[in-house]
Amino acid sequence: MKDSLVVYNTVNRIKEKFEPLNSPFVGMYVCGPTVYSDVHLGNCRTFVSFDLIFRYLLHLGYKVRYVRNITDAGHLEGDRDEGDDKFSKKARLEQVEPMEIVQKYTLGFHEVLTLFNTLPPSIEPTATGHISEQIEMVKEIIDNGFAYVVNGTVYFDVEKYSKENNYTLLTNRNLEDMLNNTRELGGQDEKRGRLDFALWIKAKPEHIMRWPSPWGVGFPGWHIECSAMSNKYLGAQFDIHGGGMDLAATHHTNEIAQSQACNHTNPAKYWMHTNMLTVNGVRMSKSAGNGFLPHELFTGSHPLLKKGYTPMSIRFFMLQAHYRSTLDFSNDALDAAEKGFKRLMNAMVLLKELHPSDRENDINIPELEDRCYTAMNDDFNSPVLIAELFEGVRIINGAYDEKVFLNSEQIDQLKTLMEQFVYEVLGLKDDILKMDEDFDKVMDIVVGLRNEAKENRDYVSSDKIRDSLQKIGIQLKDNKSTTLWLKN
RNA sequence: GGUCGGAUGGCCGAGUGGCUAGGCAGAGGUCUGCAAAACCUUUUACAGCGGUUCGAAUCCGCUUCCGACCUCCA
Repeated sequence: MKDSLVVYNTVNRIKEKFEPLNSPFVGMYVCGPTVYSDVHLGNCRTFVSFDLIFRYLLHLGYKVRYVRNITDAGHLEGDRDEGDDKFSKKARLEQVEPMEIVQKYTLGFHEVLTLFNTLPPSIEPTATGHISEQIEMVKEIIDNGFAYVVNGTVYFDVEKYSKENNYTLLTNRNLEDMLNNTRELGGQDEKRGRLDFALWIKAKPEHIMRWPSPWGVGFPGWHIECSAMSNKYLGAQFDIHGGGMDLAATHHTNEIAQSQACNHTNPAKYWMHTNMLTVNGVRMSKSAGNGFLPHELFTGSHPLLKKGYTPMSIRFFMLQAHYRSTLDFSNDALDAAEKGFKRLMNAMVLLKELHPSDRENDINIPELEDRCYTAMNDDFNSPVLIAELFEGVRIINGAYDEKVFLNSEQIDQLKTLMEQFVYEVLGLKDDILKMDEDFDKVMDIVVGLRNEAKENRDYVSSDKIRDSLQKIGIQLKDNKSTTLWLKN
């Protein structure tokens, strides 16, 4: 199964066989958030996508080191490497220390990702914790002749770099056109070329986050942190580098340039990019102001929402689309996903109640399992996997209703299959049907009373209990011999 | 303007030369004391125009529309 995994590589724009540089070890670096504001749902989609990838690689038996950074310094407000960094600006706005901003939104980020049931990365390094590594890397790039210093700021020389390297590897853009683009360079630009970007930026007097360096007091540029930290924890070359598609053209392009200039290699064998979450067909983004905060979605407090959705319904909604497709966000789509998710979770409960039968049947669980692996091996195609799992749901429901018959071996196979893919690979869990031991016991009593009334043909009483439970979202499911209850 | 990617049924969303994706919604049925759930059956598709092919939603060309990146964003 491991041998047939293919992944889409942005570098060549095709799906390629996944062959780790040093199997069974896999190094994966994913660009994390800039923690100057709340994560919105679009950000979450990327991290849920890479969580799926992480989980599946683990499931296949790879020893994965998953590094995802926290950007807590150096990310500037505007373009052209000028202006405030995002943390200082927000700190001034909220009248706190920049690191209080960092702390607040880092905690928020972790809280949200925990709700989405993502596994924590193996290492989560911060930019501020790796200033010296970044300085070392900048020094090396200067020594190698690909950067220059102007008045305390260090710039990467894209034009020089592109003479020997393909700068537009990820985007396939025409460099000449980019260089000749006549857009205004703006006032007193220190850069030699308009594509040059800052590796280290001189701090203005009012700038709070600052560190000493060989070029004076300053702070690192945005792109260098990922190069320095991936290099430190995964080596000069590793297997997967990922992030949102919006990062490919600038951030990842510059990361490759930095690593080439420093280590003479593209840092990653496979570059993977996740697509955007859209609202009414337009990308969800902070600047567009169409961002949904996870919290607004859970509680339904956003004006565009009719109701709230549980984190797992939303995770399921995201996984029903392929990570490289845009996913459009709407009430109807979420409602549909929520219902489908409940159906899947109900089946997971029934799965535990199945009894083996000796009756002949032609149900082939191993074949279903093969189809599940085929789906995931095809560039982590979770929507197809989910479609296959609904075949499992049909089998489970049929078996529970005693219309389909499974022997004990088949039940075990089905349990393994469903639990591995639903819980382990897709990372779904039951946040709708919250079970609790005491509550279970109480429900047993209630259901017992209701069935007693039913047996005595006291339907007024039995229906009253059933309907009252229905109103608070507990559904009784009668079959021939027993009654099961499920929370909706 | 440049680069790249889209356009699939009422909605979401896979697929990508011949075989039902799937979920939600709709219709009919089975089961049930009645329900619910479940199960079975079923309706509505591949933007338009050409071309290649025995055969195209899938490949090629053109057209229209949409989006992303090119400026901070996952």
